[in-house]
Amino acid sequence: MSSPTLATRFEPKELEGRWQTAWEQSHAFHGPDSPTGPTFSFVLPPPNVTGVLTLGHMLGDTVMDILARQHRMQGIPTLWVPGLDHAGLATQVEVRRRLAKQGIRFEELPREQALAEVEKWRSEHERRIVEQTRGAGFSVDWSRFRYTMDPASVRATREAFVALFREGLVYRGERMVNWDPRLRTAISDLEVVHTDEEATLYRLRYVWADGTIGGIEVATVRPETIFGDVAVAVHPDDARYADALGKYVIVPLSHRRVPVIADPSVDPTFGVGALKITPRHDPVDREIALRHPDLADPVEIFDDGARLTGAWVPTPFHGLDREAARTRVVEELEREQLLVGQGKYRHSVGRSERSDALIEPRLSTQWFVRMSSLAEPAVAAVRSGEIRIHPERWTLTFFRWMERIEDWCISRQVLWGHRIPVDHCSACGTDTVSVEPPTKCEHCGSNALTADPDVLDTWFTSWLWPFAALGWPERTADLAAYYPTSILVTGRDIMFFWVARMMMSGFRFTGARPFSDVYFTGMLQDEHGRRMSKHLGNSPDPLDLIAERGADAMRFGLVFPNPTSEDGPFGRPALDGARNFLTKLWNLVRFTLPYVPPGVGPVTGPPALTFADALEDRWILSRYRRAVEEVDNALRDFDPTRAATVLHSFVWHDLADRYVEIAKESLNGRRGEPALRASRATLLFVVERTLRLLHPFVPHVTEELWHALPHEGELLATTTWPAEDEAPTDSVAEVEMETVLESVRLLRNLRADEQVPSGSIPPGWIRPAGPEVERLLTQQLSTISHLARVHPLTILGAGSPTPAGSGSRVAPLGECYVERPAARPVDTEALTREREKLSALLEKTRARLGDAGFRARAPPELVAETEEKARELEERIRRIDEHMNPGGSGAGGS
RNA sequence: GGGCCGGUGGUCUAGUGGUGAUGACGCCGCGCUUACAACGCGGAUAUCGACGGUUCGAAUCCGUCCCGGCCCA
Repeated sequence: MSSPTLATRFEPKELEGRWQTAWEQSHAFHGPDSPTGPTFSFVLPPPNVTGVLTLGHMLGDTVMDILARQHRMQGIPTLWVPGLDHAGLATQVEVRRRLAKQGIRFEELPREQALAEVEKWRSEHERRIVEQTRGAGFSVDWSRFRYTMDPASVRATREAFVALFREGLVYRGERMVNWDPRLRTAISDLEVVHTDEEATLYRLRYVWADGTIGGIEVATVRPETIFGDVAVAVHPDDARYADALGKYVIVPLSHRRVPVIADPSVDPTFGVGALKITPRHDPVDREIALRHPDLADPVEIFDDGARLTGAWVPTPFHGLDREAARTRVVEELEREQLLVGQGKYRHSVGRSERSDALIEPRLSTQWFVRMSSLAEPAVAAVRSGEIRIHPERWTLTFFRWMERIEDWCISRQVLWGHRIPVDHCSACGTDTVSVEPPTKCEHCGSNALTADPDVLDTWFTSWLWPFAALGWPERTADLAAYYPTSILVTGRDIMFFWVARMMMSGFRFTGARPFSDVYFTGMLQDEHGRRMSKHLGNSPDPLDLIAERGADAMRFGLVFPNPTSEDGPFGRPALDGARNFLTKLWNLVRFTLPYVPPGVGPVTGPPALTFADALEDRWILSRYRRAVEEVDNALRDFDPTRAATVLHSFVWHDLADRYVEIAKESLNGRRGEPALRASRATLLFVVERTLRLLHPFVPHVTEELWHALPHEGELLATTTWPAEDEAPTDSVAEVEMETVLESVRLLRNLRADEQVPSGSIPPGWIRPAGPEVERLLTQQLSTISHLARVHPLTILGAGSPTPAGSGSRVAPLGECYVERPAARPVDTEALTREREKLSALLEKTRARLGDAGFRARAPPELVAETEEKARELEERIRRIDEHMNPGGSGAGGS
């Protein structure tokens, strides 16, 4: 097998597209069709066609791809199902906005044409989303791609609706809903964004209906709703109003009589303690009204666009929107001297997430899902650990929401979406609810059927996704093999919208958890610490980043150095860091290539090394072994950042900075043929296996580099994951290498202290602290000399004199010396600094030892250790003093 | 108003009772040492948010407070 050469520079652009094509052509990511035994599977949270993929998507998808590729390499049948979400209302809003720019009103288009516009939008965005997913190298199974509006999804959605309807869990009812007057539809609680806003609190006078002087003062921020009032309520124990109970007042401007009633939910400290009751437009008022059945039935005062209308609104006010109405009402009240006062007031205001319109609480007939019984098994599963949430702290948030869950409003008054599978019969007045669209009424057989005009909330389809995407309600082979899925990775912003509801639907429709683990990624921030959002427009297009730095750099930058589970910044530094790392990797393999013996076969295992073999070879094998273990553990804990950190530091520091630098001596043949052979085999093994470990993180560049080395098999993507026990651990080598590297660091420090010019190689000496160290350092002399760039390097005997004209350092392993450049005077600065540090430390250590409590209660080993440490510190200080004041008897230092 | 999370060198971050606090980026100095200047070598920089407590011993455990973020009302 020949070893192709690699370009001098790492250029991701060309190579990434090439490997994406290769993977697809070989069907590398096709989930096996009828696998047996355990599988690893998950759905890609289907991005919605409202927009294109953001970096936030890329983060979650990268985490998933890392897990998918690792499991695939581990030989576990792996399936990753891609998909797309129609996002009914949200997409319709976007299409409407786009048409508005061309002067076209969406609502005025014929139904067919309107739907065609939406379809056009969908296909444009779908193309872009697919391009982004491919471009990032995500290993999804395109042959199983699903869309939430395809026929199978329609079937699943209708099936779920009908089943819940028959069980009484879906019902139609008149309830308080969040009405978006701009989009003219109901939306769910979750689609309302609450913010504190500055408002005016008005105090109005409702005069007595019996004509007596005075009346009741009422405080409100919404004077335009007085037309819908049916009562004024006070607290039953409020002495100020004891006489008023049962009396009637006149609603200002509309001259209707309403009673003063008592209700314990009224807060006597708010305003002046009296509340106007508008049951059709305030949830609290609605509750109060329900407790007082003798009140008049309220009449609706707003139309779908929240403009005043109806029998209770005086004609001059008809057609005014809420803002205009408020101004007019306040003006009129002032004129009639019924406005007693007004003041600033901060309160929480709900706006539509979709249109930003002020939400109008409105009594409306809609379809709902009863949630509390569905929630129970989901809560129980998380409580028992059957489903685990990562990071775990989000379980608290999950429970809080689940335990006080409200019924879910699932009907939307929009065009685009799944039709509600209910047909109304005008002959007998009943509803036919069925999975197959009916042709006649199931009650009277008439064909006078009218389809329910509403469509379903998109999430009513999405919550079925983990099993619907695998073929439910059909009992498909995929469902049998791959459900329950393994993990769900997503952002916690849709914990309630989607994650919680998937758990509920999973237990209800399949009797099983939809996944065993939920992993929430953090929210990305830009360089200024602001959350990336479409709204702020501060999320770069992933394809731009890919074009600029490559998909691998983007992926690695998303995972390292900031934890994927925490909110944190992503920007230029992370991207550049990743690109630099990949360049390092690239050059490491370029370095390796010339040492691959011509004609050598693929790497089958590590070289069998003995104690006679080079320390660095044994050491790097052991370090590699630990890296494999740590990567496995980290990924098992769903912590890709920890895995990436381990690999980053292993590749850069252990492999490139240390091992390669040391092994150059052997690789250049200066230590003879056996050493050369051992190092070649070690280098090739470690590099090849490291590429496998890195592949899930940076698939393209590793695939390219792997093909430059001797290899077996078509693709790195489908080769095997390194086994943990393939390479041995070697603690002796690790400890010894630490000492060797420490001696190198001391000598390098000395070079810097003494300002030895970079180019020169002065003589150096080490006086080891004991025979063990002496043996080791003598053995590793050429390595130390080579790395520290001192020559010749001499090991001094215990009693030998200090080399003249040298700078020195004192350390646990012994004393080091480097020859001072001729013109340089003796420099004791470094030694003095060291002495001060050690003295302070010694003082602290002695204080601890002098503490009777420490001696009495600390573990004896620790006391002994501390004593040993004090002795060692004293000895080192003594040696420093000797150096600074050779032969002198006075105290050294300053 | 209620809840959750976080506060560690300039920035981000590791570290859940054992004491010279991890790493990355940035900064400073020296270097094109034949894989890599997208690099190498060295260096400086932290009263671990504040106060109090528990303990022989606290970044780590407890309490109170301050600051920031998020969720719910």
